Amino acid sequence: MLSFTEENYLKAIYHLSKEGSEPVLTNDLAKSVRTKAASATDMVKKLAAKKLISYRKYYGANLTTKGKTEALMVIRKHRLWETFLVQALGFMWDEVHEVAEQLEHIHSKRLIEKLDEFLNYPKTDPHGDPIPDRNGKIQQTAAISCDQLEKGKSAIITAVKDSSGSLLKLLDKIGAHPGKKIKIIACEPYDKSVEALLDGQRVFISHEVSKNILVKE
Amino acid sequence: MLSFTEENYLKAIYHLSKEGSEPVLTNDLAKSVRTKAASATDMVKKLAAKKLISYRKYYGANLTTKGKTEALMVIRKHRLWETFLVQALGFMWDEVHEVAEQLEHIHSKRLIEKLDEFLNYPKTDPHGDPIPDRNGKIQQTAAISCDQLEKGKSAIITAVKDSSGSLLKLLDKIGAHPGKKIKIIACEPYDKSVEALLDGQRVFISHEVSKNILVKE
DNA sequence: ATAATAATTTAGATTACCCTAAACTAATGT
DNA sequence: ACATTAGTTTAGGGTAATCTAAATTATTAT
Ligand SMILES: [Mn+2]
Ligand SMILES: [Mn+2]
Ligand SMILES: [Mn+2]
Ligand SMILES: [Mn+2]
Repeated sequence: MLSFTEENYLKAIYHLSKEGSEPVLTNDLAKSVRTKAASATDMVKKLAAKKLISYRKYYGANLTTKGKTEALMVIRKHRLWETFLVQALGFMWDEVHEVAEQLEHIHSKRLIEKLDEFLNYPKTDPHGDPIPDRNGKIQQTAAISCDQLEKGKSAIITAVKDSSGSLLKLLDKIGAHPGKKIKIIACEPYDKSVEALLDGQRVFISHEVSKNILVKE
Repeated sequence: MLSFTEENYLKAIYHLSKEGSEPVLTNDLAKSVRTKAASATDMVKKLAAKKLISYRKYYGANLTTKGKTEALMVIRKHRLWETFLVQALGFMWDEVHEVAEQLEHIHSKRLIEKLDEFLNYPKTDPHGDPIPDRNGKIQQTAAISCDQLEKGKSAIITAVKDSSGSLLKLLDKIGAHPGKKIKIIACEPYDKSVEALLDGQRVFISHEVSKNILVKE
């Protein structure tokens, strides 16, 4: 059975290696799990010894099939719990991430299956992120971020990149949730901010924010 | 913030000191948390340094007000989660204890309040044990165990002492759940087993089992 | 009062995870 | 080729929780 810490490292490696192609660098990994590079090196050696990643000194780490499955199971739990907290317990979408960071480490196959059933097998979490199924299959959405959307084009918001409370609260204010229709009216060259229509409502979005909104045309 | 382990020790001390009167002995505590006496001594010193217990060498440990509140909060979480698992997720009452042992250590005031609300503020858990409220108030039931019930007397089952899966499965079979009416028909002097009526059904209960059934006249 | 026994504490290690500081490697610029 | 630099690893320790074995204390029996 994997420890709390091992699970967090695997999850971080998964998120940092865009779809498993590029190797994950030690410094990036350390930053992601909020430790120092020396600690990340130690853990990466340990995970390699357990055949959860392949690792080459000074080069980086890649998940093995086994490691990827483990990572996806942690992500599955995280996103199912977030969905539960919003849908069943009435949490706001900006309040769930921290609690889910704890709940994702509960070890019980039965619990997560029952939870999935209780929620009626949701496809995405409150932030629009896809939930891996029991076999670790995850549907990859070929989404682009809002700042790359052309002027005049319409799209549907699918997900939000950043799970920080401050961004989510801001998006709440302007009404930018997954599922909503967005259309770019104008783009300021000076600061790359955009003027858009969100379900008919005119809104102004900074570049910092629009980068974190994922849309599908 | 208390660690996983500290919380488990506090909970064990609470359960071992019948309502806080008697001091808890090191060996008993060690057995309860499944470690060795030496480890229990270390932890007991640590908890005393944090003013969660009072401790006298070779004599034993007692919860302080602060420690008792912490213990009751862990017990509150444990029992609310058990209730959730049975009522919302459809677990059997013999499957919930192990998972609740993990869930009870999730740190989030908001989560537990929301869970309590979702469950409509239950008074007892699936095993009939009282659930402390948000302030740590717990209603003490003056129950006696079934083996002390006199012949011919009727009573209501209020709770089950032991949370082991094998006992709970057995009680399921004979239909002995909290809320049910039980009446002792006969008691065998040889093995102290009893013949009883459980909602009209005639059942035979061994002494080992009847000791673990709590009833209220 | 003394000896035997049971319970408890202390001493000294171990493991997992994390840290700082020093050493090393790979890449880059001159 | 050589020096600089950024990134990474190694060396050496620290803390929390655990363990075994030895020492200590309290209790009971003679
Ligand atoms: Mn999240
Ligand atoms: Mn999410
Ligand atoms: Mn329980
Ligand atoms: Mn219970």
